[in-house]
Formats: sequence, structure tokens, C-alpha cells
Amino acid sequence: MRKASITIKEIARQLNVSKSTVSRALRDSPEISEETKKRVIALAESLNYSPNPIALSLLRNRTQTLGIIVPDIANPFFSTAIGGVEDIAYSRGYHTMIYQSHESYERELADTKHIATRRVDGLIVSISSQTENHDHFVELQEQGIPVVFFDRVSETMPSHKVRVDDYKGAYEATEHLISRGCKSIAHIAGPANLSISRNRLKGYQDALTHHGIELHDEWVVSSEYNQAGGTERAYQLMALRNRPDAIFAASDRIAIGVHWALRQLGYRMPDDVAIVGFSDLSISSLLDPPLSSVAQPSFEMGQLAATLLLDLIESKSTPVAFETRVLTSNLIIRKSSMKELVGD
Amino acid sequence: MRKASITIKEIARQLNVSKSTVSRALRDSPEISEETKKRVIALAESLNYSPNPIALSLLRNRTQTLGIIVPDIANPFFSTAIGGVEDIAYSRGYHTMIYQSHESYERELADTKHIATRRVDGLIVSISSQTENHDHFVELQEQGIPVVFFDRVSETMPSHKVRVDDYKGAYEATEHLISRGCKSIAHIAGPANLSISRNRLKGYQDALTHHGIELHDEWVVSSEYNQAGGTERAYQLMALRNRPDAIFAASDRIAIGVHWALRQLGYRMPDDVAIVGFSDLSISSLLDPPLSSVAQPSFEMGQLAATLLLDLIESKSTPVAFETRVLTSNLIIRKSSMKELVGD
DNA sequence: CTGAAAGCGCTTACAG
DNA sequence: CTGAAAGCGCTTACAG
Repeated sequence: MRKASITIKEIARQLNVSKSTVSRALRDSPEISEETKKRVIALAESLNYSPNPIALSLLRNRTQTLGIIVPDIANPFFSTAIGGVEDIAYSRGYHTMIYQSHESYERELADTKHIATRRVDGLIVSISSQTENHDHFVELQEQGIPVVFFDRVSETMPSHKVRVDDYKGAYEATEHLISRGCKSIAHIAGPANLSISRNRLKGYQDALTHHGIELHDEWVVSSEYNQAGGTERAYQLMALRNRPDAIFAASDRIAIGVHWALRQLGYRMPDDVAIVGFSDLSISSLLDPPLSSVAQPSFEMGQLAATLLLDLIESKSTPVAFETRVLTSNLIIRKSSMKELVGD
Repeated sequence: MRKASITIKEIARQLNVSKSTVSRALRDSPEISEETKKRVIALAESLNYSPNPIALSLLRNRTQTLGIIVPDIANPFFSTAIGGVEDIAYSRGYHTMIYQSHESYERELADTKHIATRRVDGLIVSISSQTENHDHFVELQEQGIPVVFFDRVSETMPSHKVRVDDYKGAYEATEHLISRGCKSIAHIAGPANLSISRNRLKGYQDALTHHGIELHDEWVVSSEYNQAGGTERAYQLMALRNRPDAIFAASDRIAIGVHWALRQLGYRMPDDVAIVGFSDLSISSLLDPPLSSVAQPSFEMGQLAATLLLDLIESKSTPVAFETRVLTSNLIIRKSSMKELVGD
């Protein structure tokens, strides 16, 4: 079916020279005469020759390809980060292969396996929420395929990491709710195996404590990072005898579920319940009332992760030391949390 | 850097047999003794051997990889369709390489070029809105790399195509607005080089005509398929001396921009202006009021496109005839278009 | 300045 | 039943 592509051999035949000469001429080797170079290059162009990257891969044991595993490409946070990775990768002559774990450990395992057999040159990954064991990433790295984490990083595995200051973002979001007069602030945390979930929870707890507010266990619940989880947890929280007057959600997807639930239940936002999310997805500002959220520089995170990975791939020596880059988050205040301050 | 993977040669050495024998044993060839097979397979497993796909690609001139070009992976319509493609591809032993054209013709051209040199086995594509010339796809197909279009198809190029019934979807959406008593219905069309835009426009026009409603040129404007375009066009339409009482947008992204603009301008939906979009993105139902929209089976479109493409790739012979599969769209009515019928 | 040879990891006619 | 050889498309020491 596939039409035979034109090869170096064919050019050599037509020009009555050896394959070696053609190869050298094409790579502009100094040992080839200008005369010959010209003839070779002219014919190559007229034949529309392009070297077979498969052959080069076999030779160099490199594919010029980066793997990237995210839980879900439909999540704008991840698709934007992927955009950042591609931006850097393309400019440095690499291609990107995108995998989705769908928050499944098994799927993530299969993806890393595929990456190993496909001889991808390196991996950028944001861990699935169901993953508790990071051995598959360790193995990949031991095989010589470097791994860089972003956002959902491994705390145990030594490697480059790119993340935002989740703790500070959560702290500020909570402090903001306190400053708007909220007295009973609930938190819907993400799955506990992800460090981002734990850091955000800690930020929430510390903000309350530092402001002399007692922690209530019943106001801290946990959910997958999706809308359905947010809706369920909101029902649960609002059903409490002692219901909260504010909810800080560990992600915008959760917050969107909360938003929907509160509307169904007839609460006014922010007057009855103030809410703040995390990630600042573009749709969040379209809700009514628009959602306050902690913004993350997703595109930059992708760029940075790609840069660190490519430097690792292209460095001859083993890395000096692994580094963790922490980007700053940024609280965006919108109507969903702008509770009127009651004057006295 | 990269640790040497274990090869067939290494297994042969350890077992004191030839590479040929190892290769045959691993592929369970009938000409190898059970005895030898067992030894080879046992060692291969203990060494964690996996065949180098690069070597196979070079041999077979096949990469077991599908290319897919979409304008933007962050658009949920496309990310869902990609999910459908992957679903089928994985189950048939293929991998997917995702490219984004970002609605740019130049980028799309570079992507097809990359696909050709990378020896991808086939391409699934939804055309960029800035593309007027489809020669790059024709060339790819002539080189023996089959192309299947979905959603944004080429009308001129012979190939398999998967799309929805845009005309009927638009017709029904418009008819629905008429049935809710709207008298002056505007349409924000997509870029005219895309057939989906033209078909949706035609559906709108025919619905009006068939119901004896005169067409007004000033009520038909055009926009890129994004939110900013929808906002701009909404401002333009509502500024008219003779302003519309309904807007049918060629996509949900456009409709979301309209929704936002109308809220800014102080119009009530649907009472002042009823709106309907196209695609039924999941966020559309979260808007207040929730957006009516024509739903497209995006996942199924991806699955179908992948199936058609893989059949093409794996068939020995040239395709019998190219087919166009038209899936049915489905109008979802929500509050944004449920204008109260005025009783008499 | 140019060519023959070996090799990347694998498969598969062709011999035996 | 097993092995030696050729070949997929390319690069690069090694000779000349």
C-alpha cells in the first residue's frame, strides 16, 4: 500500500556514488567536495527526500519524542500544560506523545510500560489520583528514561519536580474567606494520596488555626477531583446540623459541583455560602456568580517541566542534583466569595 | 545514559543458539521444538525482554501509530473525540499521536509534514478554520498514508468522512426558536471555509424560509469558533436598530460568548433574547440560564473515524469506495431558549 | 575526497 | 529442527 519513500540508496544509484558519500553530503560533512555536495543536495531536493527517522532512532537509540501522562486531557488545566510542553519540545526538535491515565493506576502502569518499549526519550507526568505506589516511575528512571513530575508530584521519588505553592494558595484562600466574615469554613479535599491534596488541606487548617478558629472534623470531607464528587460532598455538608457558611474546594472541578448543588438547594452565593476553588479554569469566571479561585500558571508549568526534562535528556552526565521548582499561585477574587461585610 | 535494553542477540548468546532461533521461538513458530521454545521464553521473561518496536518499524515500514490533528485539544468536543479514537486504536494495537493546528493553516501543514516523515500509518483530522486548500491532505493520501476526516471534513477530497447532520441540527434548532414565538432570529455562523459552518447556516435559512419568515442579512454574522467572537458579534447584533429576539450560534463556544455579552448588557434570557448553541459541551448546562444546544456524539465520531481508518490501513487492497457516515445530532432544550409562550 | 564494511535490532527466505 | 545470510535505512570508523 505505502508508496516506497525515496532513500539514500536511490540517490546514490542515480548519481553513481556510494551511500556513504550521499549521507555525508547531506549532513554537509567537510570531507566531501563542494561539487559533489551540490549534485547530491540538488537531487535530494528534487526527489523530495527526507531521511527516515526510524532508521536514525535505531542507530542512536533515541526517538526525539517526549511522553506525557496526565489524568485527563479534557481538563483545561492539563491541556494548557500540554500546550506549554509542546511549545518547548517543538522548538527543540522533539515531538510529544500524549497519554491519559483516566485517574487509573492500571492505566498509568500500562502507559509507562508503553513508554519504555516505545523508547520514548523522557517522561513528563502528573500522577493519577488512584496511584499509591511510584515504583513504575522509579523503574523507568533506572532504565535511563528520565522522569519529570508536574503538579501532582511524587514526594518520595528523587527527580525534577514542578509544582505551585499549594499550601500558600490554600492558606490565602482560607484567609480571604475569614476576612469576609465567614465563621464556619468547610473544605472539600482531594484524594489523600496526592501531595497537592495534603498541602492544600494543610494550608486550610493552618490558616484557621493561626486566626484562632477551631477546626471541625465534620467540615473536612474528601472527593475525587471532579464535579460529581463536589456535588455529593456539598449535599453532605449542607445536610449537617451545623452547616458551614463557606466552602473552600481543593479544585475548580469540585467547586463547580458545589456551585451546582448549592443552586439546586436554593442557597444564595455568597450570602448564604461563600465558595472558592483552585486552578481558575476559564469556565469558572462564567458561572453565576463567578467563582473565586486560586490561579495556577499551567502553561508555564508545562514549559518548565519540558525544559528540565530536555536538559536532562541532552546532558551527557548524570544530573548534578534534582530540583523542585515551586511557582506561585494567585488568588483571584470574584463574586462567589465576596460576602457583604456586615457593618455594626 | 540510556541503559542498553536486552536484545534477541543477548538471549541467543546466553542460550548458545542463533538469533533466528530465538526470534522464531518468541513468535511461537511451529518449526521450533517445544523444548527450545520453553528455554527461550523462560529466559526472555526472566530478562524482562521486550522487542524493540523501532526495529520492527524499520522492517515493516509501519509504525502502529495513528496521527490525529485537531484545532485544539482543550476544546471538550475534540478531547472527547480523541478519547473515542484512542479507545479503538488501543484495542487494535495502535497508538495515537495527537497534534494541534491551533486553527492555523501553517501549523496544520507542518503537522502533516511531520506525519509523513514520521511514517505514521494513517491520519484522522478535523480541519483548521483557516485552511482553504486541502492539497496537503491529498498528497499524504497519495503517498499511501490514508486520511479520514471527522466533523470538519473536506468536501472536495475523496476519502472516508464522519460527521453529524449539521443541516438538520441547525434546522431543528431554528424551528424550535420559531415554535417558542421568536420573531427575529439571528445567526452567528462559523468561518465560511468550513463545511459545517455552511451547512448550519443553510439549515437556519431553510427553517426560516419554510416557515414563511423573511431572511434579514443584518441578522447573519460570522465569527471564529470561540468565545471572544461570540461576545463581539452579540454586541454587534444587539446594537442594531432592529435587534433580534433570538440568537442561534454555530457553536457552544460562540454561544457562551453571547451568553456572557447578554448578561453584561442586562438582557434577560430567554425573555429578551433566546439562545441556542451547537455541540452541547458539558459546561453549557452549568450556565445560568443553562444553554440549549444541539448535541453531537463526539466520542462515537472518534470511534467511527478510527475504525474506518484502521480498516483502510489493514486492508491489502485499495479501498472499494470512500464513504461518508452521517451521525444524528440531537437538540437539547434548556432554559436559555424556553421563552414563555404568550397566551391570547 | 570517496568507498566498502560493520552495525543498530529484528525477521525471513534459503540451506542443511 | 536450527543456522547463516541478507536486508529494512541510515551513519561512521577504517582504508585507500
